[in-house]
Amino acid sequence: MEQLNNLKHFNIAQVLECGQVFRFNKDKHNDFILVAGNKKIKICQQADSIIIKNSTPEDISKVWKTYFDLDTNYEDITNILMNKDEHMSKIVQFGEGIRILRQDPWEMLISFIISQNKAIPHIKTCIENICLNYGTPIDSLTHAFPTVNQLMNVTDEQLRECKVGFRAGYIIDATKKVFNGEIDLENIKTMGINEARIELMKIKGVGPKIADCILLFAYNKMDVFPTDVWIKRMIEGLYFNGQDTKLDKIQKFAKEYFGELAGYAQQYLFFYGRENGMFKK
DNA sequence: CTCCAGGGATCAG
DNA sequence: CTGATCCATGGA
Repeated sequence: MEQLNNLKHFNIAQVLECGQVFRFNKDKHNDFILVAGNKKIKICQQADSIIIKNSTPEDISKVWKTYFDLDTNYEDITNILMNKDEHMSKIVQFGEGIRILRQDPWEMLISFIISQNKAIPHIKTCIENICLNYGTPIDSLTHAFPTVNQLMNVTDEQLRECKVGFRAGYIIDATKKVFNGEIDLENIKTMGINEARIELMKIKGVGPKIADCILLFAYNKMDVFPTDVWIKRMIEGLYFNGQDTKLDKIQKFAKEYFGELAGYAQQYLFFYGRENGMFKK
């Protein structure tokens, strides 16, 4: 158990509930249980301090500081975005404790393939099913996200038993391509955004939106702007007079307006919209 | 019952 | 190239 103090711009509820991560739950005391890699921790926050249970000083410095993006200065990021306009001022203040996690590319790839055309609670259920059935146990209740090798042994039918539906074929295609080296998830780290996006979209079931989610949440390409139906509606409402606007136009706007901070802006927008019930027509 | 979800593949024009 | 349709599943 380790404690971190004087955290600025860190609110664990906002970090976990802004839509970037799926393997977490809130317990009776409003603490959060989080699974990442082969580690399971409990996070308790009081004001600007957090306690991370089931961790060591070494884990903090080698795993969680990076995972939670604690070395990034969010004071500058939030200030720049809040100064864009009155909407962003309100929206960024509302989610000022958000940080963009640095998650595992393989897990993000499969998780966001599953996410397509699904509601978030159901996405979480599918991922847990796959982990419980095919991942290495961490404790009696929790298994790690399965490795590439572990998923290579899983059939279409078995995946459908995990309730992923038609996405089963996409998961199999992704697993094969990563396994045989056709897609090199490590090498993507060295690529520019356009090249990386094209590479990810070679996988069946990975289009622009899912590729951008992987680029933002796993590869930390902070200037992408994953545009799902909800972000689309919010941008239309805030900046296009509520008019139906094409995806490429929204992407172009976000790139010009938010620049290299577009990815952060997207998360503040998503969190605000979700928490305030704006995700309906 | 119908509608839709953190989309994308496929088909029609 | 753009737009419509289909895809599993569960919750509203």
